[in-house]
Amino acid sequence: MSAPAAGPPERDPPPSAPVEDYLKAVYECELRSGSAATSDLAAALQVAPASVTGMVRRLASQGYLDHVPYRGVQLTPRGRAVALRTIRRHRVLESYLTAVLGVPWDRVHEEAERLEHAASDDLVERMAAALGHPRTDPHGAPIPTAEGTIAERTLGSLADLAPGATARVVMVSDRNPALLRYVAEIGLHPGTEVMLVARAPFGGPLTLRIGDRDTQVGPTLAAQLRVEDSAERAGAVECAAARPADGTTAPTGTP
Amino acid sequence: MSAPAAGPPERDPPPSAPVEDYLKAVYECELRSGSAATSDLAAALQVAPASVTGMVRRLASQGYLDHVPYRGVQLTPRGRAVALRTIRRHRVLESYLTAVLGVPWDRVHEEAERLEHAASDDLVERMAAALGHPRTDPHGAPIPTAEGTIAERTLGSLADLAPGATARVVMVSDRNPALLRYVAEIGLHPGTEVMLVARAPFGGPLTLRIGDRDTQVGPTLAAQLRVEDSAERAGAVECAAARPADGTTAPTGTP
DNA sequence: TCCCAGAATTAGGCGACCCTAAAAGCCCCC
DNA sequence: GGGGGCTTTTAGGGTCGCCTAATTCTGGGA
Ligand SMILES: [Mn+2]
Ligand SMILES: [Mn+2]
Ligand SMILES: [Mn+2]
Ligand SMILES: [Mn+2]
Repeated sequence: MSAPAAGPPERDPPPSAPVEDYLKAVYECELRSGSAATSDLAAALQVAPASVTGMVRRLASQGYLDHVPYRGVQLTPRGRAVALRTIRRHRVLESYLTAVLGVPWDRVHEEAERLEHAASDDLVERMAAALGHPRTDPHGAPIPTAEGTIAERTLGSLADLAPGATARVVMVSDRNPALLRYVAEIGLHPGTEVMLVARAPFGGPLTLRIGDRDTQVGPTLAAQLRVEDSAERAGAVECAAARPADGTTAPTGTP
Repeated sequence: MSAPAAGPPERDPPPSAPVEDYLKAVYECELRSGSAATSDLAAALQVAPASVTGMVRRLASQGYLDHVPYRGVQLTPRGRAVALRTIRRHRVLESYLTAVLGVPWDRVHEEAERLEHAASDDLVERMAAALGHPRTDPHGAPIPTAEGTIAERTLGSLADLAPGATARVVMVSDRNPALLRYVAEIGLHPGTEVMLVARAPFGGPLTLRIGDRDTQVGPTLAAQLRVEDSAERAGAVECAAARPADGTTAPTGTP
């Protein structure tokens, strides 16, 4: 008898495509730098900063995130759940389209960026099942479970390897098609073993040994490749979607 | 030197999801009844008639259709091309999701209704190729070619069959999930041979022989099933997308 | 021929997203 | 400890789709 106006549970409408993209972007900013600034989001979403301010206010009023004006933004558990569900869809779609339909790995991100807002959970689970529930997408990024758990890892960059050291490529950014084409061309994929043969000084090229071939790459490219030490094993950190925020997720950086 | 302000070809933005759905609805109204009235579109799109008027004016101003106020609407070649491209996407998606991922045929329409606006042409062609370029979707509707040609057929309804006559089910409406589940349950699919054993008078049930079993169905259900005479062959009419409108496309009705 | 029921359009608004320009706040450096 | 530069927010608009209510048109029957 305390409800002022009765009626059914008042379910609010499902998040729109822009809302899902904003929450994904906040998740990725928090992961990378520990917090999400207006300008980071504006850059990630290709939108004017003023637009971010407006959207962020609305998302905060809907309980998706906390906003301290002039101080940035943080996902609530509710917002994190939407972000991780969207990321799962994106990465399952990328995996399926690449593995089953042969969509090239430099174009699949763009496709998934649209389909992630249109595919039902049921369809995404069918795709995941068809692939045997893969744990990473074609670029090496971890796929959250349907329950919202993700195995984020702290990884070093190929650019920071010591000369003579060997590492395994784990992950490549999926956002730059030209880079992806080039990386594939020189034989680097998630799983590839690489040795850093030498590093020229003053931002000069790095010499890599991939299989039995040596290739020179610029430091900008090398910085985009996330690697694990070949010895290293099981560095994964489990990270629940609905756990209260505690800031313990380590940012990606040099180990 | 005649262009007032120079610049590249001025390509207008791709049609939005609502635009694609409106044009599809106009196509289907024209097919069914020869012309598309505001109220038909409002009913098909679950939208208020005033909204249709507004949208229709915008679509006409963009060259997708011709609008004679108070008289209804007609697709231009440009509008027909968008409609047929969207219908192709929809039907290829339905075929792929059903055949490869096992999405049940009573739920696949809803899924395709969203994905048709998000999937790229490239992806749709990959799906079509994976299936060997099917000519009809899971409900028996013809799939337009990538070039915009569709083989529309004039089909009778099971309800209009003469007692004792045999026919082959060609097509079932994809819009009613409960009907689709029931139709599948009694063993009717596109391709099934049926005999009309008897028809009770005054809107009473029809008795059908499906395989070696007899089933009774109401006249409302029977009216939803499009059939071809078992003898009949190659009644298809080729219908080009970009051909100037001439009103010769026969409406679906009793033969 | 006139009238009227139903169909269609106009009038007036709203919410979601986006933009540019102007104002305000924050913070680091001198 | 006061500026100045960068970041962020506010102010003011715009488009697209949709709605309800009021008005206008059309076509068929009396
Ligand atoms: Mn991606
Ligand atoms: Mn997206
Ligand atoms: Mn359908
Ligand atoms: Mn649709």
